[in-house]
Amino acid sequence: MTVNTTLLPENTATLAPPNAAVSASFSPLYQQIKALVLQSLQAGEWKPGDPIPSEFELAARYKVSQGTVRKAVDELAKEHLLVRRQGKGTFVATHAEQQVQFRFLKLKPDNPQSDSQGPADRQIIDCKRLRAPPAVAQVLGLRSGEAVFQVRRVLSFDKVPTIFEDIWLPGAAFKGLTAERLRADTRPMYAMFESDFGIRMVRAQERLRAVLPSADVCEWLKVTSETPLLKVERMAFTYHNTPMEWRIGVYRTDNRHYLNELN
Amino acid sequence: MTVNTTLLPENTATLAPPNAAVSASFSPLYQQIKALVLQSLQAGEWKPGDPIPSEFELAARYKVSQGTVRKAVDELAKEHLLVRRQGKGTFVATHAEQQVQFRFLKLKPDNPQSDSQGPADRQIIDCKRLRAPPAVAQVLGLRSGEAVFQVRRVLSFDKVPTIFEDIWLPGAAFKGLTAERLRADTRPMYAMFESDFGIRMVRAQERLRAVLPSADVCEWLKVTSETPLLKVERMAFTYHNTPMEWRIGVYRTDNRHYLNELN
DNA sequence: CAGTGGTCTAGACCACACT
DNA sequence: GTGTGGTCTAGACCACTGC
Repeated sequence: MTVNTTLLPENTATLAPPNAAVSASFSPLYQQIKALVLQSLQAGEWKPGDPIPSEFELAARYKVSQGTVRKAVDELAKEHLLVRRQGKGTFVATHAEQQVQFRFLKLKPDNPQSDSQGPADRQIIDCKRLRAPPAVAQVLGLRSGEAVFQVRRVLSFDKVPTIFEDIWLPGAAFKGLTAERLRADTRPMYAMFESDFGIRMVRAQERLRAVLPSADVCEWLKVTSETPLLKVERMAFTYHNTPMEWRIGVYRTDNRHYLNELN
Repeated sequence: MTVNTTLLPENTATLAPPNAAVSASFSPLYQQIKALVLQSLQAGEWKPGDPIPSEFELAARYKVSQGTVRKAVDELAKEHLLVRRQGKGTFVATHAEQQVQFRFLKLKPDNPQSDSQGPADRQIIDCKRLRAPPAVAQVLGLRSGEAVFQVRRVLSFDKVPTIFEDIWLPGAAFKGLTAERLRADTRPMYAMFESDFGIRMVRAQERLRAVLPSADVCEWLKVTSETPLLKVERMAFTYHNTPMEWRIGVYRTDNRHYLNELN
C-alpha cells in the first residue's frame, strides 16, 4: 500500500520507499485503513448492530497484515464507533444497546439508591417543521431558511419534571419525523435516529451555564422563576464531524447533578 | 513471566501454560507491566518531567518483549500518566507543561477572540490548617478530626472575579503549605503540588449544579444574590485512585461556559 | 551518526462463543 | 472443533531528535 493514496490494489509498503518526497503529509497505513473502514460505516455498508468482517477478512481485502487492521479497529473501538466482542466478532456500535444507552446523558441522581437511574418518562410537547432561523442554520451548517425540525419535550424522573429540551434537526435528513412517531417509540431517541433515519450520533459537545428559567420553562418544570437551572447546550455530530443536532436543555439540579469525568 | 504474580525474575510465559487453574483472575502480561511501571511512578522512582527508561531497557528489566512494554506504556500515555516524544523518549507527565496546563479547568470564554483564555489572576484569600469536618474527612478518606488544609481563593479573568473556590487537602501530605507559599508561586497549583509535595493529580471527577450564591460569595464575586452560578464540586485523585483534594467552586457563567466533550 | 519512539509484518498461542 | 478477537514475540524498517 502506497502512502497517501486513498486506496490501492496491492501492498507496496515494503517494496517502495514510502517517503521520498512526501514527508510532510505522511500518514501511517493503519490510519488509511481506519479511514477506509470509516467510509464503509458512513456509507452504510455495515449497519448499527451488524458485525463487520473479521480482522483476517479485512486484512485480505486491504492487502495488509492482520496487525495493521487490528490497530485501525482498535482506534475505532476506542472512539465508540465499533464494539469488539471476543469470540464473536466486531460490531457497528449502536445507541440501542442496553449497555451504552444514554451515553450522552450526564445527569445522575444524588442518591442512586433511592432515585431512579433508569430511563426517564418522556413527554413530547410538539414537533414542528420550520424554516431554520439564522442561528440554527448556522450551527447545523444549513442555509438560512432551509427546513428544520424543532422538537420540544420534557423528561421526568420519579414523576418530577426535570429536563426541558428544545431539539433542532436538519429537515432533509429527518424527513417524515412527527410527534406521533416520537411518542410511539419507546427506545432512546438516538436509537430511533439510527434505525429510522440511518443517522448515528458519534460525538457531542456540551456547553453549560447556570440560568434562571423563562416563563414557559417555569410552567413545564413547575418551578419558580427564582430556581437556578443548569442550561446545557449540545451539538451532536455524525461521522466526519458533521453537525446533526442542536439541543438546548435546562435541567433541575436540586436532586440530581451533572457528572463529568476528567482524565 | 507467570500470570497473576506481582513480579517475577524471568519470563515463563512461553514455557508454562499460563492458565491451568487460574482462569478466573487471568491478567495479561502487559497489564502486569503496566502495574509495575505505575508502582515506580507512585514510588517516585521517576519524577514528573523526567524521562523513563527506553522501551528496550524496560523490556530487558521485566524480561518481556519490547512490544509488550509498548502496549503497557501506550495505555499509561493515553491516561496522561506518561508522555511519549518521538526521537526523545517517554517522560513522566506533569501539570507544569505549557501544553497541558489547566487540563482540568473547563471554563472557556464565550468569545475567545475578545476574552483571555490564558491563566487567571489568582487571589488567595486564606489557607488554614484545621481538624477535618466529618464530611471532608469522609470524602478524603481520613479519620474525622485529622488535620486538613482549607484554601480559599478567587480567580479573575479580564479583571472580572469569576471563580470562588474552597479547596480541602489532607494535612499530612501537604505539611508546610501556607497562604504565602501559594501566593508566591506563579505556576498552576497542581504544578506546585508536584514539585513541592511530590503529589501528582491524575484524574478528577466533577459534579455540577446551578445554585444561587451565599452572602460571602456575593461579596467575593461581586454579584447579586439573584445571579445563578455554576457550582462545581471536584474530587481529584493521585495514583491508585487515592483521593487527594476536594474542591468546591462556584463559577460565574455570564461570559464563560463550562465546555465538555462527549465521546 | 546512534538512540528513541512509531509502523508493519508474520507467526504462535490463548480465551471465548457457538455449534 | 472452528472461528473470532486478545496476547506475545521477534525482527525489520521508518521518522524524529540531538550529538
